[in-house]
Amino acid sequence: MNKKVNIKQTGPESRERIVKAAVKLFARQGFAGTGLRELSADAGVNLAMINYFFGSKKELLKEILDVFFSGYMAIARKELSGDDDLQTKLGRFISSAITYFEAHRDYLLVTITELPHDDPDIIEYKATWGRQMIEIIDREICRPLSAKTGRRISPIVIGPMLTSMMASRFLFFPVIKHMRSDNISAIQDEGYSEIISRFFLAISGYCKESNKGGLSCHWI
Amino acid sequence: MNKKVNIKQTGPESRERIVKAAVKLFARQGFAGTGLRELSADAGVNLAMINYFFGSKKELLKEILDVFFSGYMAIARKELSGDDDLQTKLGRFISSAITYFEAHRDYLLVTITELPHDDPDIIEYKATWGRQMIEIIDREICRPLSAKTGRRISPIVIGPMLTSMMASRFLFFPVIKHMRSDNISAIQDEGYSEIISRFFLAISGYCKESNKGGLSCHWI
DNA sequence: TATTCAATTAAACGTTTGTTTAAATTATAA
DNA sequence: TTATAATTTAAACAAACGTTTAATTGAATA
Repeated sequence: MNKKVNIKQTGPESRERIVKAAVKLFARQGFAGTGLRELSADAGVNLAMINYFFGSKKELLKEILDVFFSGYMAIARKELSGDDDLQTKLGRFISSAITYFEAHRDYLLVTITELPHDDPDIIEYKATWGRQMIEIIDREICRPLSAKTGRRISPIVIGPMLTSMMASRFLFFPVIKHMRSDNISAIQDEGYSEIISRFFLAISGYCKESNKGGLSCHWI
Repeated sequence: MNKKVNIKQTGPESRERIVKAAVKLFARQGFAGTGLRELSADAGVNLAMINYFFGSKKELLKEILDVFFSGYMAIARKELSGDDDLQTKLGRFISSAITYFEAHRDYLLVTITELPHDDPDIIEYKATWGRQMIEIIDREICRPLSAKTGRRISPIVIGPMLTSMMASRFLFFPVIKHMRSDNISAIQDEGYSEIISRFFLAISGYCKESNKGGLSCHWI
């Protein structure tokens, strides 16, 4: 019979459907705000399958964080390494990262908004990824910058700030969407990367003029 | 007897203790992740007092959002209005806002991290505040900038970005704290405001040099 | 002293929570 | 076909959830 062939559309797909539904629901309702019954129903899967595949709800969250972080890190490594000048590499990284954020909006929201939760397990997990990102930003951005301009800039300040900037439009989108201002369509435009790139050029010493007018920057 | 006088130390204080405990716990565990029994125990108050004072858990959250937003808006109005030049006003606003964020870390975390939650009631509530902030940023920053430089910059892009930048160090702090890198103490330093101020000078046209080197900004 | 009202309490309401169990089903391999 | 392993299922578990109720306490007013 042909039953054996067609029925296999369930099976290994169940695991993926769970992850897909989890990302969607966690982004909208939060991790703690999403029940496993609602999740399993959305994924079209039996309740027990979640603990069967992932062991616990928390491990499911870890897998989501893992997918997003590893993708983000891969972009950082690819775009920030190499022999091009810093300006070019930064522009490439920011552009690629924002494209990646756009394509993984829900992953981004889960990763960002579940940040300060108090679970030591999750926090340590994120800290591990954070250390890697800080390391590459320090090596590829801060140190070359310091060698060039003589100014020391901390990756611990600049790393979170850069990520926050790039994520801001997606982080606030659920609220912005409901504001119904006149120029909503402006969100779709190009140049979002460039405004962020320009920021880093400004603080990196490429822009001297911003130093005038009462804002001294002796601290960097 | 003297019982009447001393016992009144409970009473109107209970309401404040509930808010205080709620801000602390919501910031660490999220809104959905914090139970009312844990909350009432932390506030040193009977469980039923929360619904007695606030009606529901959601109304308690609204009050927290209200406190933070109104304070943030007050700073925006105070520092961005007036006859000083844009550069001065922006520097003042960023400096005051970051001081305010620092003093209300937990309020900030609750307001930011509970952003995309799907409750229409909460979303509309935040949108109301967001509209006011976008309006003042448009009037006091974007339009004067447009008149001066000829470039149109959208408050819907710049507003969330500015808030995200200023909040980044506090948003990521729970993870950064656990990373134990060498220069943790650098987080305490001054100049955090200035690096953000510089960004806005850069994108506002004060900095011409950042326009060189492959990053055109015709879109603003 | 009697009355009034806000504050506080313990207890219970019915749901929903994450997780586990044991049986049934399906697919793979011998 | 038989044996073996991987999925899927329905049912149940204790615990925690937000909320409500009715009774009690305390202080202020009359």
